[in-house]
Amino acid sequence: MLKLEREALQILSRNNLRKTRVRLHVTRALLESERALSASEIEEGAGHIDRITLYRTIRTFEEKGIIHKAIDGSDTPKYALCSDVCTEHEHHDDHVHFHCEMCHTTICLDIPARQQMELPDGFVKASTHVLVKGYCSRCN
Amino acid sequence: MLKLEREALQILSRNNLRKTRVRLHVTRALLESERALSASEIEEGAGHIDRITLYRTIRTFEEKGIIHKAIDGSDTPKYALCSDVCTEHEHHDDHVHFHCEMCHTTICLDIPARQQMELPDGFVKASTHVLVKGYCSRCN
DNA sequence: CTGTGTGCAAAGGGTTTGCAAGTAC
DNA sequence: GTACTTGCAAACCCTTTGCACACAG
Repeated sequence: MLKLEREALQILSRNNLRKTRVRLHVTRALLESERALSASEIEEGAGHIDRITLYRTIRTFEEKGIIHKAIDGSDTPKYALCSDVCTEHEHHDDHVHFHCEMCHTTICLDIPARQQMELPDGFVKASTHVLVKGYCSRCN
Repeated sequence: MLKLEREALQILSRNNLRKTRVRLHVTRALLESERALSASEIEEGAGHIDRITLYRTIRTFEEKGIIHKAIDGSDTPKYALCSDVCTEHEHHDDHVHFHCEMCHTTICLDIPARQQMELPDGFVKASTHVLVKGYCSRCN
C-alpha cells in the first residue's frame, strides 16, 4: 500500500524526524489501525523491534504531538495518532474515547468532549477527557 | 479520632469483611484523605504493611463497591472511597475527577459526569468517565 | 474450630537508564 | 563526518500467584 508508506514518510518529515525502520513501523502500525494500540501491540506486527527503542519512539512521538495517549482506565497505556492540528506545543485531541469492556479495545470517537462545568475556586482547567466504557459493535 | 475509627469499622461490617489490621488501615487512610491515593501512598502511613496483602485488599474493596479507581491518565491507579450508593453489583461514581499536572494530585469533584452523546451504531454505553486535567488551587 | 486473611518467596510484565555501536543526512 | 538513533545489558517499579501460617468470628 503505497499511500500508507507515503503518509508515514510525510508525518516523519513534517516533524523533522529521521526516517528509521522503527519509526516507520510505529507510524504505519498506527495509521493502519482503527483502534488505539499499546506498546506490545505495536511491537507485534514487525518481525523484531527492540522494545527500548519502541518506548523511546513512543515518547518522542508523544512530545512531538504525533500521537496521544488514549486514556481508557486500563493499566497499560494505548496510543493513537493525533489529529493534524496537534503540534509539539499543544495537543487538541478533545474527542471521546471508547473502551470495550469485553474485548478491551479502545477507539477514538468522532465526538467532541464538551462537558461544561464550573470548577471549584482556584482550579484551572487545561484539558478535558471523556471516556465511555461499554460494549463495542462486535461484542454487543 | 474516634469518629474515624467507628466509620471505618462500619464500612467493613456493612460489607461483611473481617476487621483486620490491613483493612482497617486502608479504610482509615482513604477516609482521612481528600484525594485519591495510589497503593504506595496508602502503604506509606502505616508502619509496615505487606504489599501483597495491600493489593489484595484493594481488589476486594473494589469488588465490594467500597472504593473506585479514579481514572486520571497516570500510569499508577489511584483509589477513592465510593459514595454510599455503590454496591457489590454496581458502581455509581459518576462524578468528575480532577488531576493536577503540577503536583499530580487526583481528587473527586462534586460535579456529575453528564456528557450526553450518540454512540455509533451497535455500541452500548455502560459508564461515562470525565477527567479534567489542569492546576489545583494550591499549584495554580 | 473453620474458613478467611495474611505474609513470604518468587516470578511476571511494563518501563527506564547508561553506554557503545550503527546509521540518516 | 556528525549528530541523531538504535540495541543490548541491567535494573527498577508495580503487580500477581502459590503456599504455609495466623487469626477473626
